[in-house]
Amino acid sequence: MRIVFMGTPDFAAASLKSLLDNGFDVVGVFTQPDKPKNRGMKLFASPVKELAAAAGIPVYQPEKMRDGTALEILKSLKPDLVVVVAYGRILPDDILAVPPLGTINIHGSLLPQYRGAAPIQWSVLNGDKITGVSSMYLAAEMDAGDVIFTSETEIGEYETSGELFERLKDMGAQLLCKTVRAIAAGDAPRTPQEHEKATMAPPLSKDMSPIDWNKAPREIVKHICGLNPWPVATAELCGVAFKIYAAEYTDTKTSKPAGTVLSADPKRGIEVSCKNGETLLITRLQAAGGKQMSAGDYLRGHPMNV
RNA sequence: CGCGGAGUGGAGCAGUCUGGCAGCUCGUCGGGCUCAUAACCCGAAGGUCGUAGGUUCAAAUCCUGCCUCCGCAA
Repeated sequence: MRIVFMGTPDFAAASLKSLLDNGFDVVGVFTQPDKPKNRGMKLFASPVKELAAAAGIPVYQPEKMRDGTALEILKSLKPDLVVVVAYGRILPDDILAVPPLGTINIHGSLLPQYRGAAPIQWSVLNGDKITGVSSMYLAAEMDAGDVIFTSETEIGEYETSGELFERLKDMGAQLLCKTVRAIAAGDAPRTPQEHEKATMAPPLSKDMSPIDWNKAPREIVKHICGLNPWPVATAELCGVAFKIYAAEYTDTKTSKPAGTVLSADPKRGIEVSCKNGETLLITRLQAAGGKQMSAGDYLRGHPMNV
């Protein structure tokens, strides 16, 4: 079975690697064009490109999907199946129509929940206990295609989006192989989504970063975890702007207004009041212009007068 | 040539402008106190100040090259 893989970031590279490790015949890879990134604006290849190139698979990086060139390339590869994982492009119908066995996708949620760009982050932000990955057939509407398989996992109380991402990346890669095998064997299930239960997971933005101390501790913890590693929760404490990477619950109660710094002990962290006098202990942060470190390390070099 | 910050005992920082004894808060090790400690007291070890060169009586500090790390922006 000839497979064409389309994907761009880390999450996609894990799936591609899994296909290769399991001996599937990947005859071509589509990925986003190299883009200038990071300090110095140097040109960077996507993780998928790096992996494909190392494996000796032809890599294609069309600028546009709708000008016909991408379609011609895909047709010339004669794929039986196209696998799309976090490609970052909407595929037009004529592309979807090329492979006779269809075009499938791995998505980081239990569909129909969290359709869209940031399913993993939103499942953390909303404080969900359970999430997972889904494999599905691609449809014209985003993430609305028929589901093939799903795989569930629990979200840890202090688990960040980044950590969950790593786990779902591997789960997605395994689910993909299971799905491709089923399709090859001709016995892949096909379950339409309950569209009325669909929820959306739009991309996160920096506007979401500031912490609202008038919320309950658990909401704030989930906010911090969900926004880690990007765009990261922010807060101003004692007049200094911080990025907040981690916080823990405490037993302390206070009558001070929400958002007050109650203590700043290098041995513990920075304690801040929230809704109803409950408190939260900030344990990992980053000051403007500085690097990320534990709250204790920060306080050792920057004593905070409370 | 996208913009910017930083390399100082194990950690986080000050000192650099204005050259002149290696400093602070911790940690570590030893001793003491305590029913007890993330507590307190006494003592100790540990640093070629990123690196190479230059200026100087004298360089962490001033000048030049290089290396490394980080923030923003994408």
